[in-house]
Amino acid sequence: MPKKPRVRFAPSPTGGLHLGGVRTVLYNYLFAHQQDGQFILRIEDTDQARYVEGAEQYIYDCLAWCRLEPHESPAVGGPYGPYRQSERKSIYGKYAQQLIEQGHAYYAFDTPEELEAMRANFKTEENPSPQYNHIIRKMMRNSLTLPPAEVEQLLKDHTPFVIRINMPENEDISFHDMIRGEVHFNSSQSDDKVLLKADGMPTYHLAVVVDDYLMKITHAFRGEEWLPSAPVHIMLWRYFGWINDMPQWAHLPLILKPDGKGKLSKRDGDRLGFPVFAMDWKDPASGEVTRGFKEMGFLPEAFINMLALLGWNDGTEKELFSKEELIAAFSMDRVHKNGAKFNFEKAKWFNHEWIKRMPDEIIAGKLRAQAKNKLPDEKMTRIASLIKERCTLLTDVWENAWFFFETPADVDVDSIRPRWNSDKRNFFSEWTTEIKETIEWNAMTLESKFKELAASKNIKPGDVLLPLRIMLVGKKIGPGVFDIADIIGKEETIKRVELTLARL
RNA sequence: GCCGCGUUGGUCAAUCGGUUAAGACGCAUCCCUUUCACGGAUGAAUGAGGGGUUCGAUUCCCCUACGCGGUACCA
Repeated sequence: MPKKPRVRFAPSPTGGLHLGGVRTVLYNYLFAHQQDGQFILRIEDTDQARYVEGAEQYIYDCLAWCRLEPHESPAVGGPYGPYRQSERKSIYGKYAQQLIEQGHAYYAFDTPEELEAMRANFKTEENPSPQYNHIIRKMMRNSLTLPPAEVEQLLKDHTPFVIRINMPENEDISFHDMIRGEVHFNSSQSDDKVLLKADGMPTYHLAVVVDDYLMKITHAFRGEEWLPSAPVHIMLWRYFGWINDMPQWAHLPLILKPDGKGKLSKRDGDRLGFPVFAMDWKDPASGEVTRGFKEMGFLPEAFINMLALLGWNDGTEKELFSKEELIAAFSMDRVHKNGAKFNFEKAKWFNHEWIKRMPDEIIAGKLRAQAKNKLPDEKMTRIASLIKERCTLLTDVWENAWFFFETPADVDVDSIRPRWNSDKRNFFSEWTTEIKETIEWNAMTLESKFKELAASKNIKPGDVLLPLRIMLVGKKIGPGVFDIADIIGKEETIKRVELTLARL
């Protein structure tokens, strides 16, 4: 029996949680839950210069909103903690040291200025960005080029240093990607990446390998932008002697901007008027707030459904999936290789579909939150069922329901006037008199009485239906007029008709 | 520049050598509804280019083009 999978999402807490990040979470979550495995959240905060206040909590909030909660995380703990890399600092040094002893890594004493000079010196038209590779390293100040005694002295003097991986020359590095199949690299193409920084913190490259090993990760899913550094990570797995425990990789396609090309960024959302982050993100430095899908009126169910289908489908025509259905249907080998352009119109369609399918009580709850005067639950759910199909975003709910709760202040009498006459005026004043006596107050009776009266006065019902709607709602929108009259009640119906009559 | 990954309608996409190349979003027209929406019907719109392999290529291989990603003591 195969091992239960252990997967992880490893964000760096530097700001808002991007769509693509949530999709990575989702695929991790679906994969883990499908196979009764564990989903781990690890915080990759090794870059202290990029620390952003509140960003970690924000990630928890987003995952909670999406209902994609991890089994293990800095917040809930777990058997392989700590789950925050800054708290694991002491672990990494030991492993870097081990690599040095085995000759798979070395000390490098080059200052940032020296590196800059190197890049400037070797920069040519054919090679605009020279790398610290197997050729260049021979010309730099490191423990491979310096006499051992000098290295020892530098170390003793606490000269700042980094530890770099010693990439082999001209070796084939290939691996099987769950989405892309066999991927090949030549080791000469990768440079000697920094493993341990001068501040003693590991870089992503060291930390991801050490932590995936220590946390017994079986499958590692990340964005396609990581594909070029895969050979470095694979070399590390080999150097450490852990290659048989290396997780299976899957490099997820990118989510692209709707117009043009390239990765979707927060800026694209600002520019084109749609959210990119899961929830509102307030930059603590600037105070600037970036809108999120949640606050824009998206249902988490719709949000993850939309994300799941951006780069994956089950091969059938089914598009609407609950989380449970996604868990059952998801498979990594049906994830596309190519990036997908984000389409906000389609995202809204998903939300619309989900609102329509939502139980009335849930929508009634949204109503209750906004209405000043509370109606009985029975009426609330009825309103919800009447307006659901008219709402694309949750923010549309109130726009389509406010007139059940308050008398319209603005009435579009201009739409009535052109065809208004005394017959119609008489009709309405007679109707109000009639309904005052009506005992049975419901949509059906109201409609038949209304039509009977119109017929008796030789008026086509259609000629008075639209005016009635405008009287009750203020404009030409909304569910059936008699349903509205039914819900707002006799008194309010008469009040609104008379109010408008007075304005005509 | 180099390395890697990719390329089916405007967008998301099905097809795992043989189809009139699905479906969805959006768009257009019509029906339903004497509002708005929902729903229904119809329509326009697709295999980057060139070579192979094959009885037969959207599908397999190669080349070209194009796009994207990477090329930090950031992740």
